[in-house]
Amino acid sequence: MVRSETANPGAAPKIPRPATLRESVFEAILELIVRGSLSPGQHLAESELAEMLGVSRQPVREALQMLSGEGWVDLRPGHGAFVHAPTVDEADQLLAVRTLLETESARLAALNATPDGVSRLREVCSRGLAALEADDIETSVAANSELHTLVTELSGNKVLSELASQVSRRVRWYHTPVARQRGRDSWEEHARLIEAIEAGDEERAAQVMRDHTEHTRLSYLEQRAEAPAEPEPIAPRRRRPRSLSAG
Amino acid sequence: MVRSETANPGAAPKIPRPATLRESVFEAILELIVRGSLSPGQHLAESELAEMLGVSRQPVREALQMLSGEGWVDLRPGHGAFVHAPTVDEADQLLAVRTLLETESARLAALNATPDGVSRLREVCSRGLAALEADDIETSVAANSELHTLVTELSGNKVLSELASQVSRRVRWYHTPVARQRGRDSWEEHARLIEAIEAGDEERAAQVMRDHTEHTRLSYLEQRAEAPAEPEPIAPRRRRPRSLSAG
DNA sequence: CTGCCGTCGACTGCCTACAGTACACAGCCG
DNA sequence: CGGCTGTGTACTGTAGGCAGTCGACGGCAG
Repeated sequence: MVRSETANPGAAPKIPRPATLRESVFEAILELIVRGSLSPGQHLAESELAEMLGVSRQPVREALQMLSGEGWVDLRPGHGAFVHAPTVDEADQLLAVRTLLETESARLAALNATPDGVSRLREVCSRGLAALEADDIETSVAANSELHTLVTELSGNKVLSELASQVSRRVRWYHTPVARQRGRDSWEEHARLIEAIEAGDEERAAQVMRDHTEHTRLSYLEQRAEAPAEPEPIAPRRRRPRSLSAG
Repeated sequence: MVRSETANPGAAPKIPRPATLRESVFEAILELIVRGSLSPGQHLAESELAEMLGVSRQPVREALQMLSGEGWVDLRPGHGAFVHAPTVDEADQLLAVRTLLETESARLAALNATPDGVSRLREVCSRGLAALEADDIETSVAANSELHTLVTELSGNKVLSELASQVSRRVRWYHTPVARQRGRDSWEEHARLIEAIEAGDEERAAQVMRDHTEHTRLSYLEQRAEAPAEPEPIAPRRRRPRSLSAG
């Protein structure tokens, strides 16, 4: 299995080989989307992606389907894939759903968390806070998501945990810039959340998590309201004017 | 496009042509799963499905991926697809998540429902009840799911609605036998729910929906506890002993 | 100049074919 | 007789190629 020697001219994200090609391609395209190299609404031509990543169209197709399943791209039969362009409304609704899922997770975590789980929460929390102090925003944001994921896992409900992770991942894409701003507040809220979980106080844990996520949601809406960012109400059906790897 | 003249020997579900082949195949396999023609844990060979449906492996692969995305089958790389076999725990967790999503939907529906929406609810409700009286269980169950879907739609949150529909569809697979039993109680609860929504009483709507779905969940657990149904804790890794179309 | 129509191009959807791999069984050695 | 190894089979993962379809552009009539 010695292929893909023509791939990765540098701009494209590396494509190791964790398991199958389609998963590698999935990760690669997802990273392109999250990093903003592919703008919302943009058309994704299979052949182009295939050539760029040094694989055939087949794994690209399957990766696009996986991405569609998680809401990252829209698949219009006969027209191909388009990077999902969330409206303000939809983002708001997604954030609301996240609040719902994570609040319930926090409640259950308060009921079910083990001392070991709590200590893991503390570890992540201190790590994230340290990163923030060191101005290492990247690590801080990563710890943030790690902490939220951990809380959902401590809920003991795998279905809930998976759903919440998926929703949160998309949410994070939207509000990362927000997270950068209100870093310290966020970590203080996290600390209060952990206390509530450790105390086994389900109501308080739920309340803290609700406040926390709602806080995030409102910040997002505020930001997006004052900075419309994408003032293109007209559908950009035109084919992409320049190369794909314009990131 | 004149192919597939070798398909449908009778046992396999018809495959019309709504849009793309992969969607047809998706529907066909899903129906096989829901109807029980494919038992949980069973291995699904791509070639077999392909031959059975009169298509090539390609659309089958993509359909299996879609099914995997919605949790109907498990995709083990290098090993193929297996019909998802939910444990009691997982079913319980899924039902709990459904309660969460539908309860929130009901709350929002009470806040946002229009008079038109309420009358549509009433229409479905009376239709379902009539079907029950006529012993038309099939129609009654269909109306049941239609009503729940309608409630989620009236919530006004598309993301929530989609998620709830997806989860509920899986849930329905598990507890359909239960639904058959407690038909009348169920429709009385539905009527109370509609009243609460019409009155705009979000707390009551949420409470009624919570009771309703929890009621279902407990019935399911009860039933499954007393009738273990699938007493095969050993993983049936063996290849299917007989033909696929054994339904 | 505006609206319609034919042609062209590009892309998707699907199929066939090949390579690679994991499992199972049979035979062999200790 | 038990464990190990070799071989065979069946399956998945991937590549390349062909047909069908949709959108866009240029030319033509009004």
